[in-house]
Amino acid sequence: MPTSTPVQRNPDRTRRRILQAAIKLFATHGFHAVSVDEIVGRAAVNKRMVYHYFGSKDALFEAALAEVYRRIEAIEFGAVEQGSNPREKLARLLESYFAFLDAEPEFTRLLQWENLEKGRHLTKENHLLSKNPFFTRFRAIVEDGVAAGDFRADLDVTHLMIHFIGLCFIYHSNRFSLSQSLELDLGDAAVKQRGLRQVLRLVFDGIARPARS
Amino acid sequence: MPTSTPVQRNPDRTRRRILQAAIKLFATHGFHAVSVDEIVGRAAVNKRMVYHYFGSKDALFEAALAEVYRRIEAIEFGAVEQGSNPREKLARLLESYFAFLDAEPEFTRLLQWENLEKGRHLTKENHLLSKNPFFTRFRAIVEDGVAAGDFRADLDVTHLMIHFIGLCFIYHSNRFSLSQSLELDLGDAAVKQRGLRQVLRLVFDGIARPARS
Amino acid sequence: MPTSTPVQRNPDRTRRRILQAAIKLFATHGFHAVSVDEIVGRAAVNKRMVYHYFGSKDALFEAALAEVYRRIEAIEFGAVEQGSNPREKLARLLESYFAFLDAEPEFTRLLQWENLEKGRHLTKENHLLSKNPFFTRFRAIVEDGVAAGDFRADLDVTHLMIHFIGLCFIYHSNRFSLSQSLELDLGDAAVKQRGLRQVLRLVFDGIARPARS
Amino acid sequence: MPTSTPVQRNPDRTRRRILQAAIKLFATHGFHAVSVDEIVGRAAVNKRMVYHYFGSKDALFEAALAEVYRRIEAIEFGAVEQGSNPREKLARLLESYFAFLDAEPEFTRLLQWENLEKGRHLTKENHLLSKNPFFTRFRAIVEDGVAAGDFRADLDVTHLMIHFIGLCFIYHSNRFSLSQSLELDLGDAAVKQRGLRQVLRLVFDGIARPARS
DNA sequence: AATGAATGAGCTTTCATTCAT
DNA sequence: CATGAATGAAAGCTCATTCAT
Repeated sequence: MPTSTPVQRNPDRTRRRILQAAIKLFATHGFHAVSVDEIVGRAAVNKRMVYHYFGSKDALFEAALAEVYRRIEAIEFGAVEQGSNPREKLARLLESYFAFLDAEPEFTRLLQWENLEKGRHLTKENHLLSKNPFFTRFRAIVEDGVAAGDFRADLDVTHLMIHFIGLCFIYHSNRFSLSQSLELDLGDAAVKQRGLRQVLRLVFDGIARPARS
Repeated sequence: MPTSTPVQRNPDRTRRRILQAAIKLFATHGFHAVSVDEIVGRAAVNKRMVYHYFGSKDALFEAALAEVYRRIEAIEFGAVEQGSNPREKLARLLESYFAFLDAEPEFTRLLQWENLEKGRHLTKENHLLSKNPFFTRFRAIVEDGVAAGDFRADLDVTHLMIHFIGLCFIYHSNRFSLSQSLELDLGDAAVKQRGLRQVLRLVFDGIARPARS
Repeated sequence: MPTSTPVQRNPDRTRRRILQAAIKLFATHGFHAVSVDEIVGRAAVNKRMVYHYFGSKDALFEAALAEVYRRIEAIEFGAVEQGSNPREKLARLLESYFAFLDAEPEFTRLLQWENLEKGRHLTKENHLLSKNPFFTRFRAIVEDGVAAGDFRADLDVTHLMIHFIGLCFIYHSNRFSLSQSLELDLGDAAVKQRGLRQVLRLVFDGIARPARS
Repeated sequence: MPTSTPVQRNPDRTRRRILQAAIKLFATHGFHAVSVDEIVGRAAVNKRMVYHYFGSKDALFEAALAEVYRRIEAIEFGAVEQGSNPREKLARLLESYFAFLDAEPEFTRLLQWENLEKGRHLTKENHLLSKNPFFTRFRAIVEDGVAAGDFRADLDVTHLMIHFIGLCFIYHSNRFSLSQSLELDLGDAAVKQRGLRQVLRLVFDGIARPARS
């Protein structure tokens, strides 16, 4: 005798739906402001499935974090390769990263929540330097530039990367407080573009007026 | 005969204790991860007093945010004034701000939680440009530097300030994820000092190798 | 040494303000749906005063009930006396009572809340037959009418009074459920007047078609 | 080996138990004087289930109200049909309604609480004219009586129904205040029967002494 | 694999009342 | 007489998780 109720059975689909709902909600409201009920409501699956597939709310957050981390691999680096010299390549890389943060707020925000929680859900697996194409490319380009004599030799590449990231992240991490204080909408695309252009100038040449040759 | 039940009756003290406990706990764990019970437990006051003095948990967060905002006014700017030129002054200002974020994690973290919550508790009053001595000094020094011919004239001062802040904030906002990815403890004082030194170099001169004169 | 703060002291006024606020709020929302804070808020007095003057929330309700009971004494009976016979007098009395319930919703509602609470706050003092001018007049008129041969002799005066009151009260006690069921707004003045007219007809002559003489 | 923890799992039973407890307690003490804890205590179910099945305390009250409303349909009208003429039928109907209010204090009291709360929980669904057999029968009998010449033709049937209901309800709505004022226990069965008999006489013939033929 | 009923602890908030001043 | 700070209990409701089916 066959099962009387032909319930839809689609394991992968259920898992995926839960994960997508979790990413969206955790990114928007943070871990503690989201309930498992809200997640299953949005995913339109049974609550029990969360525990079946992920084990706990914490583990689900961890999975969500790992998932968005993987999106770094999808950064479009086409423009970078087309740069004719290290300086141009680095400029394109910075632009790509800036655009990535903008296009993937779930990554940007989830990362910030996690940092504020002191990396509770950070595991060795879910984000390793080696898997991060931004990091490897960045390092390679800078070392090329130094070797070619385009960049100063006394640069600490690791800190330089931190500074690049900081110059991009600030537009998101402090967006609302700065927008109010400065009376300038940091969410506005034109404002961000103007900021990015000056970031590039700053990074390469600083603010000092070049000495007359 | 002494009073049998010496009920403490010190309005200011009670209010202050609640606020301090709230600042500490909200900064550490965020709004939603902290319960009013934990706050009153730490403050050693009756729970009802939170509502008596602040009205709601949200209003208490708002008060906590406003309180730490006021600490900006206490930034030590003595070294800034002693700089003999705009470049030196700006360097000292940057150092002061960097040190401030380090010394006041309650400010730094509360501000980040609030930004992730899209500025829910931000009011016109609790952080205004005019009351922020960092902003006003920054602007003045840069304008001086431009006028003196030390800095380039095409700078957007507002975005430049954002960039300065970004270069400092990143050591806190992304501390844990970067520490793990880069295998470098961003919480370490020496690491931060090394970073700060390169930030200054970057800001003034960029990464380009100066052209041979 | 005189008191340094010349606080307004007006005992009667404070007591009266509390009582009026209590009557209004208890009548509108009922005993349990009103908090002492709301009462003192509306009365604009200190909370402690409630306990000073009345002792407890229950005692305050009791005082409120006694106060509105006294309003029965203020029923305007002028028209009643001008009736030229018992039938006319009784009609005028019924009209007066009907108008009273309409004009004094605080009485009407407070009385209903109290009955639903099974007369918890009813004391011998606060409403006695002897003090109720409606009761005494009613009885006198009916007895006159019976003696004069206008009314039947087999009437139970007490129950008749209950029936009169019931015919008036129903427009308030079941106003909302009947309005919805009958699709007729019992709060409308014209509707109530139409009802009252038929009440009078019913009371004196019933619904039976009079036999042809 | 039997199950160690035989967790009861009977949705219908749980829902019914909550509803019955709610009806009983709300009818007795009113909405605001009853806590959800008391309801679940009486129903011997987990508090969470109230929200699982009903959503809120208010929605539970609404469900309780709708449930007792349905009891009107169970009024025993057998005697009504056996009346040999409209007058007899109407008398039997009145007796049935009077008896119903007496037998179903949960209906009677819940309805009064709800009216005092201005019909907050009244929805189109939970009590509609069409579903009320008392209303439809009443109207039919009166119209028959008028057509047969037994009743006066100038009757407003709707108001007449209100008056009937008022004559019955008053014994419950004002029971305690009247009992005290009149020094007569309106809760006593004999007293109510005596009242009902006079109600019938009043309704049909009024209080006027019939003119000598 | 999937369902939704069931749980107990905990959430933010409000309660009537009393205290020191 | 008047103030408002202080209290402990309890309010309605939500939490992450587990269970029987």
